[in-house]
Amino acid sequence: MAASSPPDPPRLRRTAGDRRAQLVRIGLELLPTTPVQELTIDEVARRAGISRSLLFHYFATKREYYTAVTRAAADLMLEHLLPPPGTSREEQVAGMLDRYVGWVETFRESHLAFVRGAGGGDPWVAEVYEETRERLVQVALTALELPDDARRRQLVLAWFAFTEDLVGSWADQPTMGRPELLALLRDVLDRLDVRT
Amino acid sequence: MAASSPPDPPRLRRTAGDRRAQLVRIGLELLPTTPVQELTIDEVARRAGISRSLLFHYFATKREYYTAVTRAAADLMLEHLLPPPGTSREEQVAGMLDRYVGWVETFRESHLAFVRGAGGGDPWVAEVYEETRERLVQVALTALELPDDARRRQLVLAWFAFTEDLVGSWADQPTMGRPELLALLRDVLDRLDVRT
DNA sequence: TAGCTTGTTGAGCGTTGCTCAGCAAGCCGG
DNA sequence: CCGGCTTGCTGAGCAACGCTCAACAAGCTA
Repeated sequence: MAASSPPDPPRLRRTAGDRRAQLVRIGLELLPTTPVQELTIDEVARRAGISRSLLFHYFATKREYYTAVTRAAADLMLEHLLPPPGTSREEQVAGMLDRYVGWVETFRESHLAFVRGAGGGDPWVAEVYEETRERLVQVALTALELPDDARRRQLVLAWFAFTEDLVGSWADQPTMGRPELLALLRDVLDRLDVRT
Repeated sequence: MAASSPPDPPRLRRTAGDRRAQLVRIGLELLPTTPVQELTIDEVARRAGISRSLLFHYFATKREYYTAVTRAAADLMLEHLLPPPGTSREEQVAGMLDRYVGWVETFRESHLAFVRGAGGGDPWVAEVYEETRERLVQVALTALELPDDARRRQLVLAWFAFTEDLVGSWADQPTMGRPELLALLRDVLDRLDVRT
């Protein structure tokens, strides 16, 4: 009796691009439940139905892998936040703020994972996070029609931290209405740039 | 010829308390250069001149160890920030703010490590961080003579995030004078609680 | 000195990041 | 149909690390 194991499905051979995309996608799916750096190669490979070795064919080190995942997450968020072309300058900031709150409300877990992973000590991940913030501050300063000097950058970045923290805890425990939250954030930002 | 290795110094036997303290101290020394969670048992044990096994005698798991280290770091900072008894309420906030900036200036690396480690995905470490923030917000609200409702807590916590971020980048690149920085931070805080 | 407590160790196991030699799927020219 | 080439892919295995366990030994007390 050839009571053999379930017939291994014929080995599937993908193009390099497909495989890479699949692996990054799996990483993104795992992000909400696992801090990026704690993704295990075993788990990812298992989900992809490939051997550990293959993952190292596409990403030389584990770090290179989860950096790619982080970058993908950042790109998703940026794509969602950036104002569509043709928006008036005034509406740009309001729109981004509104979409940001929406983003946090919708992808609470994933977003927390992204922000957390950012702080998580790994310089590579932190760099991706910084890049994202830099791109956002750039857009914000342009939309506000403010010159972009070091000082203003610092203030806007700190305001991002303020916003991130407040929106995060607000999503957990809504102590005010959504419009009020938006107005408050906007107001703090406006007051900040008034000073010199 | 007994060309033996250097005569092992007679084994030193410490009290449990001493050993624990030594291990935590070593962790604190390593903090500035290594994210807490990436401390390796090997390294710590080597520095302490003991075997890996002994560390597990005092801390059941690695996580328990680095949580203890994190808590020690938090306690050091709190001890430095909390206003000495006999300070007037008004001076308390100003004093804490001033000492916080000084703390960041002096222990830049360590403090960054603490803040980073906090975000780093590990729930236990995050909890220690949250506890610290909660204690600080408590002191702040009392000093400001403000009722401590959920909403105000959120706002003050978000202001902490603002402060942390701004002081951090300011220490890297001082775009204003120290007094101006302090005034700005204080001003933002004051304006926040005015609303409602 | 015997005996107890407890600080301490070494050997070893399972997991995980990573390497390397080589297999095999799919396409080509003949 | 065949040989050969490219390249996606695998399995065995190593080193590092977290963690366990049985046993040793330092120092106290009776």
